[in-house]
Amino acid sequence: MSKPTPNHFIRSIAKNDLANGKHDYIYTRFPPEPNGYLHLGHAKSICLNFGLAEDLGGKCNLRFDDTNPEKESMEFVESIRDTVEWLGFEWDQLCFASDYYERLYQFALELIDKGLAYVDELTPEEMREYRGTLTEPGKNSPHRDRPAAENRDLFERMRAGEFKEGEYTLRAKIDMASPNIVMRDPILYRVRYAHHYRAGDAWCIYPMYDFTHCISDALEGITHSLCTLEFQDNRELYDWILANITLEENLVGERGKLMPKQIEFGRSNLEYTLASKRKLIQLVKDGHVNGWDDPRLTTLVGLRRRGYTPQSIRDFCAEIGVTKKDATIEMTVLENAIRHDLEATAKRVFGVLNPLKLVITNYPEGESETFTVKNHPKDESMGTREIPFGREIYIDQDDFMLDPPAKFFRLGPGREVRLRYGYAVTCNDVITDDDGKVIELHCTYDPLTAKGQTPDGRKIKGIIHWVSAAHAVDAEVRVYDRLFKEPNPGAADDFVALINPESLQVFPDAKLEPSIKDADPEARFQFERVGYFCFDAVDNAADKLVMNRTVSLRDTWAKQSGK
RNA sequence: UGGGGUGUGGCCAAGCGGUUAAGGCACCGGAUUUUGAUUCCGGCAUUCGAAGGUUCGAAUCCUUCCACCCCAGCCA
Repeated sequence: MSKPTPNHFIRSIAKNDLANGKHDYIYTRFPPEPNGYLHLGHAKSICLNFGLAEDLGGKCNLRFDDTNPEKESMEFVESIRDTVEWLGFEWDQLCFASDYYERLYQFALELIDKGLAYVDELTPEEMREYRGTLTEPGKNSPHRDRPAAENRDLFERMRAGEFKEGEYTLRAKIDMASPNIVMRDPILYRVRYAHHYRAGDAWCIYPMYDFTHCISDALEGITHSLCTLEFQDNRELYDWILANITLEENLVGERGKLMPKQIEFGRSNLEYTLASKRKLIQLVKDGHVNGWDDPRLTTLVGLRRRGYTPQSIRDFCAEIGVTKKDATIEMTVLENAIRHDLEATAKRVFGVLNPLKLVITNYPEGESETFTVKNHPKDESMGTREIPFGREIYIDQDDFMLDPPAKFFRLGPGREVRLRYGYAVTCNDVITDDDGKVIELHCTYDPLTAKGQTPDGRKIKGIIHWVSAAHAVDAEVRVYDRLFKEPNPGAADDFVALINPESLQVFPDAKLEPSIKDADPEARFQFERVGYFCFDAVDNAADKLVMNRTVSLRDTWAKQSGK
């Protein structure tokens, strides 16, 4: 099922580092901030980091980059851990940047003592003015040349809680005229009187990302620190910090004094979806979707609930590749990945979403029979099952047309179709209600056509699925479509206006074959001729089945008929 | 207009001076089929952002130009 490991530029770099002896093994890390749920974009990073370690014989840590107490929580940590495990990856160590707070603090002191960091008291507004612009250099803060001893004293007092939020910051002393704005004396620490979900109230100063990340990598002995393109400018600072602190050999692991190397890759965006955390929050908060795990969302919890398998997501990530440019991926690539997996693994079953009763008038009343059918058309190992058949059955309304076009192979007045695995039936009467809506079909069956036979050799092109009315199991089936009408909703001013009003379609009266009742709640199915389905992990119950359509089958008829 | 990046078919993406420019998705044929599914076979870039140049030979090297993305949070 899984494809051969595709090569990409980061894999080449890592392999080369191994080949020339720079590293004995590679060590990566997946470093999310626990401030939200993971989405498909994270899956790319997870597959890259964990996959590279798996592939080249190395290790990968799961590290929570939790340096901003205001946004983070244990709920997110747990969800992220759970999702990484669900995808099938194992981390070497489970790490938290917050576990490094004390060491980080000591490194900050070292920079201060070396005259490479200073405490500043510029207000945020002043800070912005002093920073300069993209084309103009910044200027030095009046506090930049404070003596080291005074900086140390001030920084210790910052930690001790003597100052208000925003009053003081610790900044690296680099170059206010650097063409790279990241290097214009970046802030290393800020004062924040916020409760940290892990560190509690032990700290009132918190290290910034740029200071924390590189040191965390070094402490863990990471060899290749992979991140997205927008951090390219930050790499210079990453290297500067590591070059200016004293890392004892034992802290950088078995690779001696080699520093971790940051390598950036491009993000992948899926068409018709949103990845922006802010916008996702709005969708959830305003009730446009039903929670973070809404099956229309490309959060990993959403995809999971929708029925996507870990394998399909890993295959998808392998398929889109890893390059240095941001990519826009068509939805069909994701759909192909899940269809490919489920085609091979999903048990076949009959399900009618939109039932239309069909009465076989020449079939004896009160009688029934069962057909033994294959659970998979090609995989014999998946076995067989029994499906009951009787005088009254349900077929899908889509499989009948009052006035069908010539190429429509299904049922219509006077037409004959085969009931899959059963008999051929011919439609003689169409019963309509007062509004002219078709509510029932009267047909006759040909007893000689059992089991796919046609003794007279006539060709029956149309084959439809069905469920015995007397044995049918009721279910609610939810069918999903793209959440947005436009390929790039994130680019619009008002993305909410672009929501597809038909993104969720509920079939409250679906009729399923009885074997579904005994199925594993985790199982995935193909409703023959319709699509792939799974039980809804939240709303499904023994007394009320609720199923989700993961993805439809390819439908060349729908394409032809221009639906 | 400062700095950092990227440009290969509709969407991804291999390619690293000599290949008929991989592969996947999509699309278009056609075969098989008790799922209009699957599978199978065939088609789909004389051309690699553009223009020059180097070379026997360039998507790959050089020059210039063009387009797009990122950076001025006490977010990550």
